[in-house]
Amino acid sequence: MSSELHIYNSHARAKEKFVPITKDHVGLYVCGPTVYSEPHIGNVRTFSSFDMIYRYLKFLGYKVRYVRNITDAGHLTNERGEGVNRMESQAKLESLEPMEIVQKYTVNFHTVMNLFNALPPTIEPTATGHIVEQIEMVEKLIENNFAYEVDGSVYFDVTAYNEKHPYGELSGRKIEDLVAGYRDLDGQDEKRNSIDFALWKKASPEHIMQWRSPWGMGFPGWHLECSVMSTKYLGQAFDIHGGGMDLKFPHHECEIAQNKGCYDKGGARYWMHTNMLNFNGQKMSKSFGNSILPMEFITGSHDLLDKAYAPSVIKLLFLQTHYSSELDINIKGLQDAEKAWKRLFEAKQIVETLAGTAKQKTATSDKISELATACSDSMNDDFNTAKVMANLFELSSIVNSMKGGQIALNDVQEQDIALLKKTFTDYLIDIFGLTEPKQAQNDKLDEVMDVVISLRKQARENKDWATSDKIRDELAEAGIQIKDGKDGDVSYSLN
RNA sequence: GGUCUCGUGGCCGAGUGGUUAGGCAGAGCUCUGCAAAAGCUCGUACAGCGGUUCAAAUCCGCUCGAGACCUCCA
Repeated sequence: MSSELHIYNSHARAKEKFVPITKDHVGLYVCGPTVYSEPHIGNVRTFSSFDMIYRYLKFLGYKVRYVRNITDAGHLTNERGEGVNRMESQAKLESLEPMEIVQKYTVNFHTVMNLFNALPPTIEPTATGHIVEQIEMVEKLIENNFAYEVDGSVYFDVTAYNEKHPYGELSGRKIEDLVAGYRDLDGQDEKRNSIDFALWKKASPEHIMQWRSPWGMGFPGWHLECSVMSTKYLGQAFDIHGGGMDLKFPHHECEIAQNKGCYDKGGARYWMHTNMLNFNGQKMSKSFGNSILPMEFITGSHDLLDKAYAPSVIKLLFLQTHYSSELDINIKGLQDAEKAWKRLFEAKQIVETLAGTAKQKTATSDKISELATACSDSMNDDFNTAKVMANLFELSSIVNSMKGGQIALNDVQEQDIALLKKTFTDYLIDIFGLTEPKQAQNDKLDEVMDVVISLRKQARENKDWATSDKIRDELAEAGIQIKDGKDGDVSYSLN
């Protein structure tokens, strides 16, 4: 709990106070998607988490440069030199050019992130757009004796590097353990050591995606682009590097090694790792084939789902769990989140209609400002959105009490109402990026409903309960809920 | 095999030494013509065993259980 932002730095394995390198500015790099197929809902969790982090940093007043790459150069699917290129294999599968695959799934990724109301990064560089810089970095690593060339391919010399810098500092691995672990995977390798990783890979003639380099035609290794693009746009030392937990090793470990091998600096000061999303207890992953696509959630078109769920419902479900915890989603959780979503936004709506008349601070004023402060304290405590949500629910309760008369409005100040409005808007809209539940989209429906509601009102006045209940029940079947408030005011909402 | 994480009430899920997490579900009450919505109240949880402490879900040890990474993955 603090009024200053603290971040769990997975490199230090501790929560640390966040101090940017340049005052009022933050450099944030997040490993983006490999655009060879549609992102699944697990990918969306990661990028939603960083969207929330990006939004909050901006909310705090930082000028944020947010770089998230697009991996569009095919890298190896394994380290045995089989040269399988994901972009190319998918291209063959779909009978498209590799760059058509890249374009198709880049557009798809953007569409999905838009649906989930994620802000675009300020720079979204592509791997293929930075081949020259990647070659330069490889040359520098060779020059520094941390890399060697074998038959048109270049490898990072982990053993040589480990003499100067500790390899495994991020993931907590020891080089001996790694060597032991790799032994059985050793094939007819051209690498000096099994733990060495590719920086540049020689391309066989049938490879479509290949570039000219000092070592012949080839393509970059898969850890290289992030080192290159993060340092190019954010500097050799920058603030935050994020990504999914599964990238911690080897990807991020290799990034640090490349950076230190090149610049003597490891790049980011704070490393943030978001945790995985499970469905029914199992990690959702492309390689498990159990992934549900974002569009399948939104349309409800998947056998494991009972109905469609709005992107905000899914986001709210994410927010109720800390980003660094594993999250297992299931239908029950989605249904719960949907109700919670409606409850919060209803409170937000109600607060717009309230006016406080108290002249002085009251116990309610104190409670409201206490909860509002708790929200920012929780965010500052390593983005504890789950706790923020808890506080927002308590505020909703207060709002409902005001509407219901349990809390008198002459016991509330105008400033209290203003603070409520601000808190709901700040967190729900600006920081969490949630959207309102579906409202009546056109005025015509409002007019129609006015007629229906007044007919029902008439029936009720005549104690014609059969008619008034018929209207209510049939509207409910059509997905329109009638709510009778106090003093005869009637509202409706769409399911 | 190596490295690491976790085990919280019916379900989900915060919390790291002493204070109500919260949501959903359930029970009772208030309001209502009846409902719905909303409000109030309630269940009193921390895998097991042992230890440290005035005090432990929270620290230490052991046992059991679940999972992650070590190979492409967000």
